[in-house]
Amino acid sequence: MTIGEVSEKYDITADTLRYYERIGLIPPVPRNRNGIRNFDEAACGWVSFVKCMRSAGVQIEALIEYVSLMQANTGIERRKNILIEQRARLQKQAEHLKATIERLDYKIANYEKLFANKN
Amino acid sequence: MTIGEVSEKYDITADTLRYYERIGLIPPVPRNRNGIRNFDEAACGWVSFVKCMRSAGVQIEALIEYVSLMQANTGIERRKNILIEQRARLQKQAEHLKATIERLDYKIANYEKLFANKN
DNA sequence: TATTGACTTAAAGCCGACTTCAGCTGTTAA
DNA sequence: TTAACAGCTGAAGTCGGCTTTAAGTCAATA
Repeated sequence: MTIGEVSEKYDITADTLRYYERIGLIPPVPRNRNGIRNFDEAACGWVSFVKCMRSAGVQIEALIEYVSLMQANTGIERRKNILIEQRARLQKQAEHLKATIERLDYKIANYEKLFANKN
Repeated sequence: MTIGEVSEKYDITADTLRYYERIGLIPPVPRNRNGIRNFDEAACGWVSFVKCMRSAGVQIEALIEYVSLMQANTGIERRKNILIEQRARLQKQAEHLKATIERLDYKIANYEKLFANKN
């Protein structure tokens, strides 16, 4: 797939995809003889993975380290630990989100009571 | 309370608190005759609210609008709607977080299998 | 009384994460 | 066979959200 197709498929601009490759957030994408990127299944998989992780708030640094270990085919334990660390961060964030939603619910309920009393 | 005490209590720098007041993320804080901020209970409540909302990812813009309506003591329906909108955004984010955590769990489980096979 | 330290403002500066730009190459189709 | 188009690179620009700085005020010690 060309960068344009991948951009469309995952709703990430071509510029951002190139940027991700440049900083090592995804591994180098295979090229044709003219230097044009040809995203294969693996490359697309990385794009999908990174998009999912980034939008959930996983740190860029952690992803870069993970990707570089994958490319070097090394640091299996470290890789697992990166995933575990980030999982813990997301878990914490999920709990905070839940608490905040409840706080909003409480405030919203107060507005509803207010309206109920008015009529 | 002085800005220093509030800063310590909520773990937000004094600079950030002044910044929040300046952009209207919290209402104007009462001052003494020398112009020094004296955070009363209401002001502290706002700090706590905004800290909670911001760290959960509620948009600054939405909070600014909410605060300004509160100060003007108007737009009750709009206020409620802002809360409902932001609640929906957080809910969506919470679901995405959950899915991402599951994706991480799957990957982590694969590493565990890998280790199990090695021994 | 002078210096310390917490506070004030307005404005400039910084950083992460893209985003845009300038100037280029290669492919396709009228 | 040239125009349109998609892609390339490296570097500069942008933007949100703070953060720091400069220049000052005030209250309380030493």
